[in-house]
Amino acid sequence: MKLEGTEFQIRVWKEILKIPKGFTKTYKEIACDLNKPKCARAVANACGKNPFVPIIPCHRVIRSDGHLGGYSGKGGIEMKKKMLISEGFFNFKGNNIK
DNA sequence: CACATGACCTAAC
DNA sequence: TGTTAGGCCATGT
Repeated sequence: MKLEGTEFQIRVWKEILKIPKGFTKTYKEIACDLNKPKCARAVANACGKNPFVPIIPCHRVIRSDGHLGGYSGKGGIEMKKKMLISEGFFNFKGNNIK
């Protein structure tokens, strides 16, 4: 597969792809891995603007507060929640399970 | 180059 | 505890 886009975006996607199944990573963590702790915004932006949404587990990326933040895919935030729960990771806010 | 946007974060009220 | 304001970064127009 050929990740096309900006270097920053590619780095972000790679970090997301490094996330093991059943685990989640926060935008801040990813930004920190890029040596730019304040780049959480750009990271989130890259996730939502990435043209490879289906191949990138962006649903495993959540906010630092435990909130899912958002999802550009079909179903939006709801689908994101569903996927996380489906992977057994229902430890975030708004999971309706508590 | 400057302005506007966004799935953010932190601090303050 | 919930909401508001400011700041920070990258991207697109």
